[in-house]
Amino acid sequence: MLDPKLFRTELDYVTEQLARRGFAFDAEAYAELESRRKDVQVRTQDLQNERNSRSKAIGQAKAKGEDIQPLMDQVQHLGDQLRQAENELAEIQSSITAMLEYIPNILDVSVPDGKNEDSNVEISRWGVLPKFDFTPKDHVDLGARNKRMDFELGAKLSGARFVVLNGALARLQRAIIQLMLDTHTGEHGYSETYVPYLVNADSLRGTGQLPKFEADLFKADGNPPLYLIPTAEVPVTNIVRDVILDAKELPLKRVCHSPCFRSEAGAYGRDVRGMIRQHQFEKVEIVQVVRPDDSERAHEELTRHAEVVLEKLNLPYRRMLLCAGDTGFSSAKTYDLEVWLPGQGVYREISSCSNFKDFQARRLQARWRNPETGKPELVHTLNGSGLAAGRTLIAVLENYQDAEGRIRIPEALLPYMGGLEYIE
RNA sequence: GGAGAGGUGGCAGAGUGGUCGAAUGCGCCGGACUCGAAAUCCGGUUGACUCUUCGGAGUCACGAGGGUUCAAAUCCCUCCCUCUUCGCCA
Repeated sequence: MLDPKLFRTELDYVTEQLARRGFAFDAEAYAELESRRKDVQVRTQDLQNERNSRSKAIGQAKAKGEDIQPLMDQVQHLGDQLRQAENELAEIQSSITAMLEYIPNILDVSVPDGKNEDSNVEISRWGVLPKFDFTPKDHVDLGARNKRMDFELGAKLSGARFVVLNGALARLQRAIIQLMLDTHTGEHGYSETYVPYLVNADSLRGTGQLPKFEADLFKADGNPPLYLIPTAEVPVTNIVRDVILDAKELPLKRVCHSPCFRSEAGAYGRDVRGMIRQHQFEKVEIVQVVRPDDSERAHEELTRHAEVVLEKLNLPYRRMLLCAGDTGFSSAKTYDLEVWLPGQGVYREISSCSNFKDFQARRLQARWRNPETGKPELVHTLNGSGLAAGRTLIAVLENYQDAEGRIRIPEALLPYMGGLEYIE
């Protein structure tokens, strides 16, 4: 959520910035709503003030044993007026909140213009693309051997976009997750966290998935309803919801492995083949909560932490700076890491590292006490995939295949594979 | 799932219709005393919001939401959560 004050003082600036995303903000409607709010709020508070002082007078009169009936007569109609004003105010305020909740974050100045992913800017490239003296297979063909990657079984058990991994492939995914967790806890200073995979609506509102993106979520009925997490970002970032952190608690750095559940409502027909886009996948998420002044540096650092994993696995990748139109709703600036997939001859997203600045923090009411001011102020939140484990598995398969369709285990994963060097 | 108890400030814990944003203790911050510290004493110590002639004035919040009342932490209803206990269970 953006700062409502910004809309009062910098309406033109906000409108202009939102336009970069292709978001048409109705400044006129907002200004109209805001001026009504002001009127009604002042009126409501005046009435409340009157009620309070008169009630107090009645109390005092009664204590002295005076006749309170004349005083009671005076306040007879106050209640109705007040109730009406309060209802009107509540209505206006919820309209304003509803409007604000659907407005995306303002982009960082360094984010390039552009409508879609074609305008993303390549920042850097790492690794040497593997050369094959045969035509490299994609992960679906490689995984089909011995039915280690079984989409038919996934469909039987659950439906489309689910998969079953067997034997060495299941273990390989676990090894990948272990490497990531060990790297981030052992070398990058993150603390490992285990969280619920079902969360409430407040948590999803806090990180920005609700109310706008409910269709992308799996909902579990109940009272209250719960949602399967689309990413560990939701529970992990919500650790600081409604918390005033001490300055010395920052930066807060957490790493969390979890499954992620996405209904992929907006992706019918995209990536239907293979494990690229599933309703359920494993991911290791890194999250930082930092002082506002530190977030830009933290964003670079966190992105590096994700890159290190790719480098340990010797997987070629490139870093992309997302353009205005491709940057997510809550993010001010996002780097995507794209890994080379030789089976398809393309780079594919394997990590997304975002700086949300105070956008999530405002929704979360996540603050820290700034020692310089002594006041609670909003923190900045960041997160990144470090990395998507399912897609990392794909990348390992495709990059480490040989002519016979065997997979060599990357050196960094050998300690986790129990002596296995090849998947035959 | 059954039964019972309870949710109040950073923590503990009073408050059962009015002068209660809330006693008291602890903690924390500042000051006094001291060479310094401890002890002791004094003062301070929730957050959000609105208006403003920038001096200040006011509103909201006691798990959440609704209701009764001139007036609700306090009474009523619904829900959520925690604890104890029985059952079941990885």
